[in-house]
Amino acid sequence: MGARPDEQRLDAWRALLSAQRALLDRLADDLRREQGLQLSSYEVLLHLSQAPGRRLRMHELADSVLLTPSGLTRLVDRLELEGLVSRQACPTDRRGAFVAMTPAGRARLRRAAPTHLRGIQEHFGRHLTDAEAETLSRALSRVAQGGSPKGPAAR
Amino acid sequence: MGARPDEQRLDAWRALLSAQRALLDRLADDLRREQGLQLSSYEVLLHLSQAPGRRLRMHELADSVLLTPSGLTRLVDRLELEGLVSRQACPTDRRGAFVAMTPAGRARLRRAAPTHLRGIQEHFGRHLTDAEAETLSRALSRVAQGGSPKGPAAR
DNA sequence: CCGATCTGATTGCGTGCGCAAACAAAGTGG
DNA sequence: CCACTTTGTTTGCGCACGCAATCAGATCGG
Repeated sequence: MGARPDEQRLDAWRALLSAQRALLDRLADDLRREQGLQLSSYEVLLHLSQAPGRRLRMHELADSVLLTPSGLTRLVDRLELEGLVSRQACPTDRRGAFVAMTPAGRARLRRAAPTHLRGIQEHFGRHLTDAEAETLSRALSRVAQGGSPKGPAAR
Repeated sequence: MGARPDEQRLDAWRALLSAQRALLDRLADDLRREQGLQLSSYEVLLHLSQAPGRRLRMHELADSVLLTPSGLTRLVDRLELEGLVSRQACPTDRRGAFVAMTPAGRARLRRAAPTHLRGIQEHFGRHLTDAEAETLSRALSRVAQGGSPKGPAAR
């Protein structure tokens, strides 16, 4: 339970740490320079574009981009100023707010996607064999949701 | 060159993104709550402890913790206030500053290490098979340094 | 030996985010 | 129907960081 990781896993952790930092830096940089868009803004637009009705409640969105509610409030403020999303009142719960993608937001996402996808391939995908990609995908999904190799932990 | 990543690699990228965020959050949280230490502070202390003479130049340290010089200046300011590191003039280059670990810093690192290592195992290592750990380690190291499966790119 | 450039570190300023408190609207138990 | 608690979002405040400008010291060319 409170066991130490072995050397192999420590190495993996260190590699993850530096890969992730270098990667995020490069991708955020590409996106900002070529599209004037911030990575978290891109992610908000992406999640909205995949949501039913292209809209989500604030707290749903906050979960999917891993931001706190307060962080998301400000981010949505900025996106709303740019006209990429709009807030809509929720008819059944007057506290709640929907965030909906505007046509301008969709256009923006379409325009930015090639830059981002190219970056992912160039800085990440290009360096992986097919087998590695599959392993990463499976292993890291488990890590992300806090599962274990044998099945999900309590919580 | 400007190719799109395939589905497999996109999945891997998404998994990496969420695993990394969840992981950093959990680890930084453990460290801050149990040890009142910030992850980047921990990393600075760790790198110093492994350096010859337990000291490094500012710019070397900045590289290894992936911080800009300015960010590191402030971080070292804070650590110095806590008495965990100290600045030393460099005898051969009077512009340069060494950052050296104090005894208090070493003690602090020793005290914090178990918490951090436990966290790495609990939130990360525990979820991986041996084979996966090895694959992650190799593949992500290449990603981190921007290499390719066949060898380093031009740059 | 002295200007021009280059390098190492620091500072002024702006920004994006989290935490905790505030606030509004639902739910819930008497 | 009215307190009390719970849920959804926003606001006040502070912090850690990056960028660009700055400054001090080194290095190089004439």
